[in-house]
Amino acid sequence: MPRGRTRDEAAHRRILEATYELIGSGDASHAKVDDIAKAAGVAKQTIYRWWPSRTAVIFDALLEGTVQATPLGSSDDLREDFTTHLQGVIRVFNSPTGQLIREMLAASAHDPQTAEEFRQRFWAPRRARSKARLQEAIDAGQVRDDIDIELALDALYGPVWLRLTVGHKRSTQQQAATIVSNIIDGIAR
Amino acid sequence: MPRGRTRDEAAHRRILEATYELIGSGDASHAKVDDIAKAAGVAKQTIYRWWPSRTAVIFDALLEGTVQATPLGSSDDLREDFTTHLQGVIRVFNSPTGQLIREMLAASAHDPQTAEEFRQRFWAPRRARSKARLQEAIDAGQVRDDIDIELALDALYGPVWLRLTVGHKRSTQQQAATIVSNIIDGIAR
Amino acid sequence: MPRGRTRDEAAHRRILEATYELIGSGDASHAKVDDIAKAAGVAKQTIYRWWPSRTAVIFDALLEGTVQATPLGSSDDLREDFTTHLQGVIRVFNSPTGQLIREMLAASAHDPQTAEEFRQRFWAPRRARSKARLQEAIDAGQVRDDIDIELALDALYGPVWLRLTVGHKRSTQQQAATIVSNIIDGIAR
Amino acid sequence: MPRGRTRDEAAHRRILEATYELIGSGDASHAKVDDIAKAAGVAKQTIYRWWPSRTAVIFDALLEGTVQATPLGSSDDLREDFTTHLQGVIRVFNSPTGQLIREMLAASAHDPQTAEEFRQRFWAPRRARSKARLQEAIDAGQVRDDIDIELALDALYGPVWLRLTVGHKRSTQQQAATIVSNIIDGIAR
DNA sequence: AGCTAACCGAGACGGTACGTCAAGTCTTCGG
DNA sequence: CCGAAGACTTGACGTACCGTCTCGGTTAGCT
Repeated sequence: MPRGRTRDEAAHRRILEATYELIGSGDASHAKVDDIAKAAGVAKQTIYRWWPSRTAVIFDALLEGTVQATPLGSSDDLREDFTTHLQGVIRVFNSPTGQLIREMLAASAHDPQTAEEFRQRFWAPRRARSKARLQEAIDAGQVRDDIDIELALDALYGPVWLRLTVGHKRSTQQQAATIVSNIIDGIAR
Repeated sequence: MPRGRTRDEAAHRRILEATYELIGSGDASHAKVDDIAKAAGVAKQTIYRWWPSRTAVIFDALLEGTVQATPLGSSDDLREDFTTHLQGVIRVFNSPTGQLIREMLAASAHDPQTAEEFRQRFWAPRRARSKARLQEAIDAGQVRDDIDIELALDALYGPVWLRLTVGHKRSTQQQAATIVSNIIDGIAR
Repeated sequence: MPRGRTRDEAAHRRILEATYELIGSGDASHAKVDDIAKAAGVAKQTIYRWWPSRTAVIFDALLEGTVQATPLGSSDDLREDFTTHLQGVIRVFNSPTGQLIREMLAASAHDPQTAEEFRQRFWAPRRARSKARLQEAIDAGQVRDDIDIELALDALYGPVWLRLTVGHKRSTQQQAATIVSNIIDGIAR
Repeated sequence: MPRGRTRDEAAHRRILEATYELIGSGDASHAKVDDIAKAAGVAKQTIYRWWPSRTAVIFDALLEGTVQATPLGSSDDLREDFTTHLQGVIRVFNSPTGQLIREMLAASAHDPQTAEEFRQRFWAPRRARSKARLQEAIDAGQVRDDIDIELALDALYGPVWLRLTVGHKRSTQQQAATIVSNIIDGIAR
């Protein structure tokens, strides 16, 4: 039985929310740990009691803030399933969550361990689901069975991730269908 | 006619080379300014005389180190042109340059101005060339004329950028053809 | 009631002591801030948290290191009081403190504000005491009442300050009595 | 016979004058070498061709600027001779030259060699003259022959040097006589 | 008259130290 | 024992100033 004061769940939540808010707003400054603590009305130590680093907090804020956002259905209609799914992804990438992801990618560039964790806890589950759905389509004979599944998925998700990281254009809902069509039907005449 | 001691081009070059080497090696904590100065046999002040910040040096090292690396031809064969081109891109991304680009993307995540400069000086020229080549293909009737060119290009480059930034898989030369095929022919049976 | 971690008085003291030691030793190039931090076993930031500049630290080291060193008594014997006092001053000037004072004077030459602070916090209190003692002697009829007190005091202290700053000769304990005698009795036959 | 372009005496002079002007004005900034070069309309290298260091320039500016300023006569009247002399010294100390001296003293605090040179080339000749004059007075029976000449001189000059270095009061012409009187007659009733 | 050495202004360069900033740790008080 | 406050260590950043070096160009004496 734990002694002493019990953990303050509210503080825990406020930290993640403040992180989501500050990092997500994406305004120049890049939200320092002190800023997050201040915004959450919390001491820095409280943050470091529950997370090992600034990056870890951001990661958790990302994981919590995006959980139920991009369902990928399994109907007969491959195009529809992926289009709807991509629309969800685009919505998420255009939300504060997008900034959090960029921040994680930035952190990954400096630290291989962070990169690995990001892939395992964020990337892998989502990729597994997409892969499974594409495999279903292959099994159903809707997609050629000689394709490189990973590459195909990268072509599907590539455009939105590219726009998120480079920022040369903004992804929109309407583009989801086009992206899906491009990769399924090709662009050749 | 410029007066006074002329700028030391050799030092200038040594700085960029040292930066390229150090950042490119990607070992743990990314090369500090003092490290670069030391490796280039140069005073820190000399670096700051020509570049406003550490990031700016890295950017220039990137621009210099990759200039003529990924030619995009204009033969009749669209597939061949883009495949060869993508092979170049993949080679570059797998070289130290890849790490420089990741670093710039990371810096862009923290600072909108850096992001803008990266897009204008690195991204835009390359994208313009790709766009022109794809437009040629459209004009030649090899590609449908109702496509969203930007999105198509994002689908083409997306996979390699995605693997560079997320690092879930490594891009290989062989994949170039597959990527091109995927986007041109589609993956549908 | 102050919240948070309390200021580390020990570190504070160690900084001043290290400064006193390093500057006082007077070896060649005067103790850099990093040296002081190192010697005090303290981070540079901690120094700059409590003092605005290197000079300010030295000044405080001076103020702490010399506080009760040169008592000026109020007996009947004017000569004895000032002689004893001057002996104290000479002892202090010949100790590391002397070097600190030279350093402060040097800093004052570059920055009027430092000069002003030196006068207000170091000079003024000591001068006030000396002035009071001399005034007592005047009131007691031991000293002429038409003298310029400030000038008389400057003649009293001048020799030791002069030797401290110019360094043409070293002040010794024995000289205290002579200096006092010179100014009280004059040198005329 | 020297070959090549002859030394530019005008530049030489302009450097010393600019130094005198800038250091002498005593405004906060402490005149950097670049400032002096700029003000003299000269390249920094030209300065370093003729002087080994910033301090050396200042020293020369001091030596040139004050040469014929403080004659010490040898009449029968000891008081008058020293009073007139002190008036000269005070005038000099209150002129830009005073600042130059402070600067040299500051430099001496950091570097023993500078200190030594200052004493040998500036201090010693002047002190020798004063000492000789005082010795004359002793020989003439106007001053006691058991005094410590050096200390007596230090008491004579101490007040003006003290005010120069500490700056607690400004020396005035009128004080010259008082200072002389203090040390010759004493202040005792 | 041309050659060459030493000068000149301009300003970039190596080096040393300064003072600042942000991440993550440690300590104290109060609940 | 938890949480707030905030002082602390660490380590990198960018700036300032000194004294050196190099450039294009000038001004002599010597051949």
